[in-house]
Amino acid sequence: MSFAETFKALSDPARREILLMLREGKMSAGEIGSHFDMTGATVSYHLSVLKKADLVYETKQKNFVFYELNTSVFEEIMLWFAQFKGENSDENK
Amino acid sequence: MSFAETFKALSDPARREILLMLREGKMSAGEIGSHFDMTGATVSYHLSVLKKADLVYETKQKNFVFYELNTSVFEEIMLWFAQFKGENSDENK
DNA sequence: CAACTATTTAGAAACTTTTCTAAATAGTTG
DNA sequence: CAACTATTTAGAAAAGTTTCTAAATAGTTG
Repeated sequence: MSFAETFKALSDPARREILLMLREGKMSAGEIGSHFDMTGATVSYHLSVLKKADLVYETKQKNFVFYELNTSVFEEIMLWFAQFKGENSDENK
Repeated sequence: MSFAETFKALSDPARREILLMLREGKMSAGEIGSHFDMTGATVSYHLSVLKKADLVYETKQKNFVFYELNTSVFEEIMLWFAQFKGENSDENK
């Protein structure tokens, strides 16, 4: 996992919206796309960015591709943020 | 605060490194710059991105500009991530 | 106030990202 | 297997990001 890739993936509003949608469970590429005012090709691009960042994974069924949250990467990001909690040991006024 | 701005700011390795450095307390622009192999102008650009994202704030003293972590935005980001914890109420196998 | 130190701004080059349309792939089903 | 549905890939245009050098600003101090 690369933090650069992860944060870049999260910096786009459509991609964050996709992740929020996927909280309810897996969805096909087409179903995801129908929530947005962009072409299927563009949605496919965003899904590929999320997949490269390991924020989602895909499974195939018939001629559908389903996407699902990969929660383990969320845990890793939380750990990165935890570095900024409390501490303040050396604070200089 | 805008999540787009925040995550974009976090997507650059130099900017993440600056944030980690600032955990120890406030630092001047020059002091921050001396840790990197880039011009002061470039460091100034990165600091402006972090400032626009509200991840740091600045204070002036003599002809130095000091930068400091703004921890409140970190808390807001943690809340955004918390949306992805647990739940799984509607999981369909 | 002139010279100095610290930092930012402006402008340009190189690179990356986002979006589209059109075409390709892949799997399904009469 | 031909036609269909779902999705991805390729290529290009437009917009955004990162870095540099050079110049500007701003504050300090002899």
